[in-house]
Amino acid sequence: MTDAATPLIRKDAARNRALLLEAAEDLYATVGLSVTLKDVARHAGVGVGTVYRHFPTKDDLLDALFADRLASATDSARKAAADPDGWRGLVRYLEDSMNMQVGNCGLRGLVVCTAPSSPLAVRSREEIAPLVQQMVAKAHQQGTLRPDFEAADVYYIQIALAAIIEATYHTDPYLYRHHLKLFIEGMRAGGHREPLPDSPESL
Amino acid sequence: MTDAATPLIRKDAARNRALLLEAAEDLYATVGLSVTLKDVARHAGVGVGTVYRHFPTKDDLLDALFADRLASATDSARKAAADPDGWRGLVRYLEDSMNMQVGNCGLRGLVVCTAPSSPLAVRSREEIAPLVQQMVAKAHQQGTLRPDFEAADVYYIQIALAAIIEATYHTDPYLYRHHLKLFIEGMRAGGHREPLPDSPESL
DNA sequence: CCCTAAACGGACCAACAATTCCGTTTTTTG
DNA sequence: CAAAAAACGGAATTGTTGGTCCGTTTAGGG
Repeated sequence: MTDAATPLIRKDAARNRALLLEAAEDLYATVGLSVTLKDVARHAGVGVGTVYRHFPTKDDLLDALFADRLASATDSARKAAADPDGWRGLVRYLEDSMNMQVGNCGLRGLVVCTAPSSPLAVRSREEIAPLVQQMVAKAHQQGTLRPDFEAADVYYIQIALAAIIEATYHTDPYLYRHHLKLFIEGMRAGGHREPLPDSPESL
Repeated sequence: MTDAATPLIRKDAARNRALLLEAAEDLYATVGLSVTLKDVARHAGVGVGTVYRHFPTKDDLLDALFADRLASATDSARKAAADPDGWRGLVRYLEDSMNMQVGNCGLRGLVVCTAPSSPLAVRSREEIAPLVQQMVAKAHQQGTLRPDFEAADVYYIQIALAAIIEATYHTDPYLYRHHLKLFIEGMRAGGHREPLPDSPESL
């Protein structure tokens, strides 16, 4: 085997790749998905060509970048799903996942994104969905969650709060927690007096 | 006066302006703020030059377009503020304003927009803010609103729900009403047992 | 009917982001 | 150390969008 003798990539290439990921991590987290690959290159102190040699396309960079974030989101969901108290697990998962998004504009963009988005994000959602499903089912059995709450609602709450974070994190990064509280109160079993009509025509 | 004798603009100009507004209305509502002025021109059956003669910049078109929408939002707020029952007014205002956004992608973009956005949208917000303030104050006096709910929260709820609508209206335009319900339940006075810690560090 | 000014259409320009290409530099290895 | 391979930098290309310019057409008063 030549694997020890000849490293698969040259030393400088490896260094630049690391530099690139670091710079991209930094920029995407603080600025968001709108950063240019030219920006990333400059931030890393290399040329654009180098970026494209390591990551054939912008999405490839993003995938490499968010792979671990998304993995840790799945982790969080797994832990939450393991909680014997469905309600508590659900609340913790919401808290964890939103907390993760406060510090990372790019991640937010990825989550809120309506478009097909990166296959990575899609896969992550597919991994997490059954876990959320479990929490919701458990909470329903335990009678702590309002009966008309569905697993998909968790995802929509995340989208909603991401939008609030987007609008407020400059001023007050944790303001969103107040609205998270509001949502959580709304999720509770036993609250729904005076139901809203299902479609506004009836108003 | 020559106003009756010589119309301020030529007949064809007037017709094209109307055509343009109609086309823009249509496109912005169904596609969103991303439509190109070239698209609008094509849709209206005129050249781009004509668009720019009538509306020097894209924002001018948008302003002309959304002026009446925003006015009707203010109306809705005024009516809601007039309701002697603060809670009911608040709920109605939320319902009205969100219902307005379901059918109009462009409007949604304008509302959610974090950036300075058009001066028109800003003015509209400034007009509506004191009305919302009134509703909230009244509901607080009447003890129907949770004590830590502030007027600004109404705006954030709108942003949050707009994001949900954005993600779901293709599939089910009124799904957002379910989440509106959740928010409304969370707004109620008397719900907040087990408060969330204010910042996640404590978790 | 004809002339003038207003209005028109769309080619053209500038700015910007993604991506490609290629001559030059660096690493590796014999 | 020298040559080949691998990687590099950044100019150039492509595609897109907001916006301008100007030669041509048309409305409408005399």
